[in-house]
Amino acid sequence: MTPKDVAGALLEAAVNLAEEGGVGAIGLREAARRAGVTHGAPYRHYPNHQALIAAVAEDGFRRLLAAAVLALSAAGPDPLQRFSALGRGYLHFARQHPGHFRVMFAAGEGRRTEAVKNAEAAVFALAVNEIAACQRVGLARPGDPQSLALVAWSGVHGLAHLWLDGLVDWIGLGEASPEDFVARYAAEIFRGLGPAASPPRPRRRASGPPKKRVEARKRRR
Amino acid sequence: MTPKDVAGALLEAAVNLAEEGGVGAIGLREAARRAGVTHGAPYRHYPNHQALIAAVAEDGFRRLLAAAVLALSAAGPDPLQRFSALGRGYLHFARQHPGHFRVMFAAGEGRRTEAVKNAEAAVFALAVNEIAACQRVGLARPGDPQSLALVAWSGVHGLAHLWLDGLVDWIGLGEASPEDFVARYAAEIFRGLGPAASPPRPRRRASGPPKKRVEARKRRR
DNA sequence: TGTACATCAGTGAACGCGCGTTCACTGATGTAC
DNA sequence: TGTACATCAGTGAACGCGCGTTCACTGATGTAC
Repeated sequence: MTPKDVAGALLEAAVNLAEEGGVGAIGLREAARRAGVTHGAPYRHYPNHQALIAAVAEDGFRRLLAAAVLALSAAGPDPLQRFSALGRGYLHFARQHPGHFRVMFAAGEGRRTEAVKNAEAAVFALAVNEIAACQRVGLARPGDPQSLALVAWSGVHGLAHLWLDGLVDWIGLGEASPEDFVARYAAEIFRGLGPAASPPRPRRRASGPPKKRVEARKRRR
Repeated sequence: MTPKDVAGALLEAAVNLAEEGGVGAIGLREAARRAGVTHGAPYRHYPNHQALIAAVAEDGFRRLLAAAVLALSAAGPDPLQRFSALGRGYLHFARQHPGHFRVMFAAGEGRRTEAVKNAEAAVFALAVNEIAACQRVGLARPGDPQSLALVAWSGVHGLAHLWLDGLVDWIGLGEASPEDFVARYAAEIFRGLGPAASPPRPRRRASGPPKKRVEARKRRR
């Protein structure tokens, strides 16, 4: 930490406030208090209250995008593994940054800045890409990849919300370690509820250079 | 409306406030203003601020449960249709009662009253039941029905949130009518993303009276 | 090396505001006789 | 039918509080000469 990073300290305080009491709990005065400055100081770094909240949302999407990229780069070549890593990354992010997460998706007009929309689009594009890759080798059913991405996003997004709100614990399914839980449900959401699928037969693409062979396609149970 | 249902008018005002600005926008004074009474009047009906918010959450869960029961009773005997009706009902509820929905799932300690937990459990039990029915005739894959119910809940819950936050429109998938959209995605979430399932072969239960024959099992596309 | 000056982050007093909550009150309604 | 009384929902003044925002200020830092 630089000796005086007041802007950063304010941001961090705002995140903590959101974690404790939701977006509504983010206050300029309280954030200043926690950052160790007086209530006038924030105006040197953020033009107003809304701007601080928007900064939290932007920071959140920036971090989410970085986490998604990192998860993909660590995931290896298997399309299913890659897509699953994205889902697990999303849930992990929500758990690790509940303050950010809540602010990112809290309703509000002034919150959807350009920066936010761009980061959102980038994360979504990542998911669409990976879905398309799964489709190419027959690991995902055919159809508009954007539509399928929305289905997947709904699943992890909803699970993240239910988890953050304590409803997963309440159902009594939180017995396993968070990592196991996340890995398992990421797979479950992918599979859906329908009857067990017939073993997928990877179809080689008609055009382009032959794809690298897919390895280690062990489907859980 | 009874000539003077102040309690109800306050509740309705609180719902509208939540719709406009989230849980944080619910205020005793503003609700009183909208209900056409002075700011002291609410204390005749709700002991304090938190109680009014809790009343909104309770009312929401009561309505959701009623909607779920109604959807089921209108759905006919086909297990898949019944389960799908539940999902569509959930999304429809979220869309029709965004104020309630937000308050129901807003983080907060004092919000999880006994009444809320009971209604929640009842709705969840409905879903678990219908999943089990689908499993019995081979329309859902085997496994702990509670787990599968959580997968389904995550899907519709997440989609509801994304929709309410305007992110569905943003992706550009909201071109169809809301009803079509909901029906379609309820099915998509059920199916998951994996490869097309092999045609399910309904298995008759070993014990109990023979189940009524399942008709009209047309799977979409 | 030393002096004068501009810049600008942070200070603290002050503003007006809406909030939750309390409280003595008013006035309508229903019951007892 | 008429009178006395209890009940209680709603009133409006008052309280203390924390908020967002403004503003003249202080004091440290860096630059020009």
